[in-house]
Amino acid sequence: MVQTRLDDYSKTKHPEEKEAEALPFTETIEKERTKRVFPPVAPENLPPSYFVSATYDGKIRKALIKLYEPTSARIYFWYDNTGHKPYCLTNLSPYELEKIDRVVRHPGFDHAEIVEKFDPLLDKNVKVTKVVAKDPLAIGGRARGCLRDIIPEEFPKVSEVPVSRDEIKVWEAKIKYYQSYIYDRNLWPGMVYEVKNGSLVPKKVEQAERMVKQICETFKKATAEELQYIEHWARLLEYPAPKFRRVALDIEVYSPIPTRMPDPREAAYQVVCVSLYGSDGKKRVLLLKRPGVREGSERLPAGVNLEYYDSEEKLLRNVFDALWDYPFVITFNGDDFDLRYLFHRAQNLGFRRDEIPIEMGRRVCLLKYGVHIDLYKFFFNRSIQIYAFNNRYRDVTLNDVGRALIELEKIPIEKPIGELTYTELAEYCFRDTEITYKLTSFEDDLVMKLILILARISSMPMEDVSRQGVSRWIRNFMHHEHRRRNMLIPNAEDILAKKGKTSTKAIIKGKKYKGAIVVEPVPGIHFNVAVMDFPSLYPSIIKVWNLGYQSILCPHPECRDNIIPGTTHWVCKKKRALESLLIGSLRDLRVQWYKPKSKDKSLSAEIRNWYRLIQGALKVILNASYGVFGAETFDLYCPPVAEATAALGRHSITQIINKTKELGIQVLYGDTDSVFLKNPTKEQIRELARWTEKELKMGLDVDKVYRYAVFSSRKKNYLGVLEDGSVDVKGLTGKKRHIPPFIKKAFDKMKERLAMVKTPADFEEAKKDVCNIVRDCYMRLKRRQWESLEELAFNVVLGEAPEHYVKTTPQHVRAARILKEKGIELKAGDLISFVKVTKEPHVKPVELATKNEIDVDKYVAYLHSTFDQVLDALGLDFDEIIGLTKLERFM
DNA sequence: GCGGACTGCTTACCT
DNA sequence: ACAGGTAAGCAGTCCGCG
Repeated sequence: MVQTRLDDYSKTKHPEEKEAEALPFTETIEKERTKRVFPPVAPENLPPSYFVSATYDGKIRKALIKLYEPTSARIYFWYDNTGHKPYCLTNLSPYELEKIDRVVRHPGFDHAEIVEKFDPLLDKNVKVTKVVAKDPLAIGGRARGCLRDIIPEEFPKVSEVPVSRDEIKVWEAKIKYYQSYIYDRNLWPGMVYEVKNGSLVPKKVEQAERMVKQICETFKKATAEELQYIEHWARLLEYPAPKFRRVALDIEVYSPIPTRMPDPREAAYQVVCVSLYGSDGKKRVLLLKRPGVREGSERLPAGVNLEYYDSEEKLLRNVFDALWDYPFVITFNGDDFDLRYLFHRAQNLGFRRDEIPIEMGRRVCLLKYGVHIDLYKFFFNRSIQIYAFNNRYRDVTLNDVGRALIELEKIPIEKPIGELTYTELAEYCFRDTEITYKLTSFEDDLVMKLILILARISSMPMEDVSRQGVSRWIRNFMHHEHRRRNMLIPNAEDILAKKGKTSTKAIIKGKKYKGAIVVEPVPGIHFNVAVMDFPSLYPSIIKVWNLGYQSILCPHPECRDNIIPGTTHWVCKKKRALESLLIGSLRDLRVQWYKPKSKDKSLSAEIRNWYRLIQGALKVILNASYGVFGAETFDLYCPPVAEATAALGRHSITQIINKTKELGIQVLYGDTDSVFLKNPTKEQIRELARWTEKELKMGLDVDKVYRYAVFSSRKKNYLGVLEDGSVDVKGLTGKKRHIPPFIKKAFDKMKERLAMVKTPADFEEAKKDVCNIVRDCYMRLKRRQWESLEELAFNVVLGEAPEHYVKTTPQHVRAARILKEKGIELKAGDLISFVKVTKEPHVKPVELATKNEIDVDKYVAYLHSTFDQVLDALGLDFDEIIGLTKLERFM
């Protein structure tokens, strides 16, 4: 589980540790590294190594597993030696299949055979034909004429009886070959393997195994079937993580038009600087010598090596040497820029294909030797952003993520790249790699380990898991489980046809079904508010109610009376659904083991950290585990499952609210899975929790206790002060990121003042101070006393390219179009900063505006509405505060 | 031709 | 390419107004 556990078998010290002690690499290791052997085929016997990646080698037509051996800190390639081949499944008989000329004569067709599979939609075993190919592209490549398409096209021609087109089915043809290989061989990416006599075998880590056993023993109430899954997940979560030898890379390119980013596909301009920041302590900046460029006087951080090159080709060769060497390469946006640019630039300079260490894809850039992690893609992932990093960064830029997570920002530059001195350029480029590297090293390599753990849970290579969204992660562990159980993986359209759509009506127009309940808040200030919630409500429901695409609306007549409250759907009583088992056991592990252990002070800090990481990874997956069933893009899309989950959520919270009434507790507010209780006794809380456990078979915990909470009449809007004086602000305009900093600052001041209130009596003083804060802000606006126009800027994200708005023209789009006329390129996702001005069209990009044209009254109105959300609960009135008389207000 | 009531669009938030 | 529910501001439309 933690690095030290690897000591079970790795007696040799990791090279990184030697580096840390400032000892040089031994000559031999260094020589080994620089002597490039490609491909680096694993020896007949390879010491324990981590399965970090998988792919398909088209040249030798075999699955290829990339193993990271942590002692030498090198990647080894292991090629399949079992003769596994790509395939898909069909309901055509081999006899019928062989009558299809285009199949039999297809150069990639190998053979067809009958296999037996369990069909989860029919709930019975079926015989299907396995169509085996020589090459994955023959099954379902992007090119036309693959077997997946040919079979349904050609079948009617050879059929003896007239058959409609949709009775011909092809299954599992869209699964990537290396994923298929992983599932069939029951391999677990991210786990430890050895090569023994040429074969890939799992390596047991004893200490981790002992932990797995210990964990299983704590789940006394689990059924045997559930325990099997708990053990499975626990093993994936408890095995150790290696140290990742890696390098962060960033390039700078000369551009004749300073505002324009050079096109990486054309790679028309020189690469003038590359920085490499290694986990081994090597900090290199490679600079291209150019006429007329000055030295500069900047002092670079200690340990940074400047290397000057008189040819771009030599510079690139040195960069490529690093890419052939490091097992992990980290970039920020390397898929779309750095590696793509390097690839095309090298081609333009006449490099041979085999001299370039980059594998170009349409949307990604991978490495021939190691593993490329593009942190931009990783941090862009909404689930990662929200659940793993609690929304601490808001823009997915190197600067913002760096500032939020490691307090390190980019070096500001005013001049175009071409006008920088060597040291300015080096300093700038180096800092980018420093941020990039540290984003993977902070909190004891948290990000690297997170990616490793997610790779294990999802059965995916590290590259893929770091680039794709939660729905892919969930799909893939579901696929793995289907194959492990010899179940046919159903096609999405068959699930939809069999299980149908939804039966409830959503509140929001355009949504597919009804969602959660939000309780009308009781406006005012309330002291001693206990917030109780269901930990992981939806995953709990999926577990307790046996929800899954198989079990919902199952074919058994005897299950039809098992109706889900609030719906017309029934659920199976006979057989557990895979989702229920897989998601339910993950939930149980998080709630009953990893979350409590991550806070257990009797454990070492190191173990607590690991547990905190695991519970965070589980949170990311569990939070998405219900939503995917309602997402059309999910391969196991099943609307009734999503609908039933939400309905049961409403059912659960409603029952809790009814029970609180019975117990005489006032509910102040509630949202989806929580109830806010006014000044409850310990006894009342205990009784509510006991009742819930008994009647609903789910836990109900006290999540937090507010010293006091402030509600307006608005849902999803409140402010709560915790016992320790920290403040939760939810949904209030004052915390939204688009509002002008000028107003936000006043709001934050008020927040700080409210945090100091301890008793109802304290409020009188606090109210006065709040009035002063509001009045002061108002006066400064009226007197136009602000430090800069930026303080007044609204910052709104463009959801689409400016020209794409046709129905309406929102203000930020108006501002964006003004910028566009000035020749500034804008695209979806860009942040627009604009101020409100008196003259038409009432908005102006902040950089074009001047102090006097600001429409102060608009800002006063905004200040008003922002503070109203809190003021009415405090019994204060904005207009009175700013000294307007009743008459003036009327006017 | 104008203004208020209304709907719809858009963004940012909550769970 | 996880879901639905809520708030807020503004754009655009409809309708009455002798």
